[in-house]
Amino acid sequence: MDFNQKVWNSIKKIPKGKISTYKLVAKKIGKPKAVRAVGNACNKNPFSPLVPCHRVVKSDGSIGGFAFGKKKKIELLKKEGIQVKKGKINGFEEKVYYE
DNA sequence: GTCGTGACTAGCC
DNA sequence: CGGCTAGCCACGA
Repeated sequence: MDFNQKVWNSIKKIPKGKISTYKLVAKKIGKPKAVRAVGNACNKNPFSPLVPCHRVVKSDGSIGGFAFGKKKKIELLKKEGIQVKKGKINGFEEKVYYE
């Protein structure tokens, strides 16, 4: 199991309507300091529709970025039932998912 | 083997 | 609240 695989696998488990943070994902795979690597994995993730990388945001609730554009990411989140306010998740602390 | 880059984080000013 | 710095990890050239 490669590092990226772990990242994608963890993100895949995020249920619809919920989100997670890079730090959480990194911590879950046993490398809480690999937040940068996690972001890298998501950006290069070849499973765009399979891996909901758009449900992963920064630790402070901000969007961060997205390969298809932050705007697109926000739209997707809103579609999932997650409200975004000024580039930040609306009440993300209550929607954060961590096994 | 080394360097640069990135969807990051935490600390400090 | 905004900006800067250092530390962190993986990947490609």
